[in-house]
Amino acid sequence: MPGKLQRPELGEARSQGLHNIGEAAGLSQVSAKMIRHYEHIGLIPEAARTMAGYRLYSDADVHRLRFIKRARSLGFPVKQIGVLLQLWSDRSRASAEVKALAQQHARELAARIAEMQAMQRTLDDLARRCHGDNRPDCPILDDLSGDVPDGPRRAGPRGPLR
Amino acid sequence: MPGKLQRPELGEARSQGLHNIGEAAGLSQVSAKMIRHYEHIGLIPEAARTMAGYRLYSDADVHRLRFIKRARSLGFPVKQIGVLLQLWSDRSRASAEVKALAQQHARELAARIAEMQAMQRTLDDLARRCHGDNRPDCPILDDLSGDVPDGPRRAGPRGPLR
DNA sequence: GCTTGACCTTGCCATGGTGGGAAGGCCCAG
DNA sequence: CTGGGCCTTCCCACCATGGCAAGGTCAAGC
Repeated sequence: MPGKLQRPELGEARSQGLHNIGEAAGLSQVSAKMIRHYEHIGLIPEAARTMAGYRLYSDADVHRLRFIKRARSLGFPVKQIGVLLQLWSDRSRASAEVKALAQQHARELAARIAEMQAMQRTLDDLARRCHGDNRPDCPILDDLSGDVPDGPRRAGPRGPLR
Repeated sequence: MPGKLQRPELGEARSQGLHNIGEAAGLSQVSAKMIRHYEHIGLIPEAARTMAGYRLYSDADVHRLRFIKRARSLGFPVKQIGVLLQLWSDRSRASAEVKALAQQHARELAARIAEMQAMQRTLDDLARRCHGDNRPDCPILDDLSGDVPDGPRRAGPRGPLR
């Protein structure tokens, strides 16, 4: 009994080790919602279907979903994951390509981290200088309003208040 | 001709120190697009209009826009900026409220920074262990695929490569 | 006055990743 | 056969921002 080219029934497909979307979601930790989404945007190929239109996933499909999950958890954007998936399936890829992609992503992460750390430093500084009691006096609001009574506090060049 | 309660002409409004949206954008560094958006979502009150429907901004309005700009640059989400604006305009606010808000935001920043740093550490580690040459061998893809040859990194079930 | 170009108006679409929900069909156990 | 749990598609929302299009307005130069 060779491969059926037609759409199977659900029970039949299940007995052949295929999973419906809920199972695939459970196994891969990617929500059914997101699995459909990834299919929609072309990150994964269109799933096979049962006669009734239910999506079917092989273990290899689930494996791919786990790959995506892990890559997302490392912060890779979906577009880059698409490239990673291609490289993954290409046995003759050069590891240099993968490494370059990872390093580029690491640099982007580093840039965003640096931005947020700058915000954090400023906030910590402002909060430290705010007595935080019942008085209305507040260096934080003074800073936000551009009304800075004393001393430079923002790291970095300060432009005139325009 | 005492104070007009009706919509003025543009030139007239200008001569009274009001700004059209482009000027306000230039003065506040908030794009005209975003000024309209902030009005739309209620972050700022509806602007006055000329007879032709052009928005008009006073210096105080521009000052408020600069406040928003600065708060955004510190990463405050728009909702919190709404609260900050209220506190700013309330002369009897307690600085403790402002400080609490700033500190809460700082904590959220810290949490996101920590997440991203964890990603970055993993990426750096993987990239360091990837020779990055023409060979297909790649610890980065091995990790993403859950196939980790050496060093216990994640023990997950392994699916076949289809 | 009329043309021209810069500006303004509203409105819709897109980003990116995720969740929520509605309306309707399918499957299996009782 | 019925009920409940799954599946399907489609739309909406978040958050902040930009872009584009079609049409009105204003000011300057001829």
